[in-house]
Amino acid sequence: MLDSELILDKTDLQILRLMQVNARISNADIAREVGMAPSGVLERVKKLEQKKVIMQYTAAINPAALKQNMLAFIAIKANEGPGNIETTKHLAAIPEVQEVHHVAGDDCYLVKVRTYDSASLVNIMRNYLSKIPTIISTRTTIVLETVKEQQRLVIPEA
Amino acid sequence: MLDSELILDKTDLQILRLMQVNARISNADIAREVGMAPSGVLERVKKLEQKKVIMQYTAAINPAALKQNMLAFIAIKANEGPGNIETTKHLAAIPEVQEVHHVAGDDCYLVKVRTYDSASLVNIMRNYLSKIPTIISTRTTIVLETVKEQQRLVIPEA
DNA sequence: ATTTAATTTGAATTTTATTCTTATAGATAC
DNA sequence: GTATCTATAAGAATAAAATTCAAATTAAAT
Repeated sequence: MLDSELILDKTDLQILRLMQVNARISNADIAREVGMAPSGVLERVKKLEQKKVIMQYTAAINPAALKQNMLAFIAIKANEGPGNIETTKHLAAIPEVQEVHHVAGDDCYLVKVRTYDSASLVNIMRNYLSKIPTIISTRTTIVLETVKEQQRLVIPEA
Repeated sequence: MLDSELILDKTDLQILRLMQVNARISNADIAREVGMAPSGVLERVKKLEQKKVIMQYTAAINPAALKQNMLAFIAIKANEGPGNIETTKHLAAIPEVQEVHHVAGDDCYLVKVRTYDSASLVNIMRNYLSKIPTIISTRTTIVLETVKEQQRLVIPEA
């Protein structure tokens, strides 16, 4: 009971594998694939959602279609006590910020930002970053070309 | 004609906004939201898929549920002529590699890798990276904690 | 203005989702 | 051993949704 809430069996993993690649697959199709009744599959999927194993269903939208062609990583140093998350809260609140990681080493945070162009990136730095008082310095790396970009996990067989 | 294939109107953007946040929303619900007949919405969604505006529908799976708790960024220098994409092809082929970016500046590539633990990260470096001949050096940054992580785009009103 | 093309609608049909009852299997307690 | 509790799955029934398609509307182009 304490454990079963976290343990994923072969069927769960199979469902996850299917939905990770196609979140709009029908329950009926999943059922056919895993060899179960649709009602049983529904039960499992709901449990996976409830347990937050599945966090969200998202449509991956081509950034170029929205003319968002600028991608940058910003390494940020901040002067705040360890465990303090003041800076990250500010960073995470910026809509164009897709990722905020607390990293080991000199640069405290690594932030991924997607915007239209260099001008809009500068805007974000001016309007947001420069107003976060704990930030000491930033080092921006511009992405010239993205070869691969996905959140897909490697799901084991069992 | 040449343009209409790329132009997204207010309704398209509204659909994208809905599906980005919940890819399993029903056609009927989208129709209700945007004030159209379900069949018309279906038409648009199919066109968005076909035009690759919507690239994929994915279930975002909690990495912790699969015990994949190691996240790292690897900055990679390679000695290959400009425009050569030999190295990136090798990097992108690694399943645990979620992102490969060609970046401006000294470090040619920035790679995001997700694994179980430090041991499995080392395995990838040993089994894959060290066997790519064009790689000169790597600098690995370990993520201690992820505060925000999403691919969500900021979708304009119109 | 008139033709052409592209979208949208609405009705009809097929397919799914969903609910609920029943059945099965495993675990635990008595 | 039997009973009981729990979890899971199946199957049937119903509600809802997806999908198709002809007709109508709208927009675009000449």
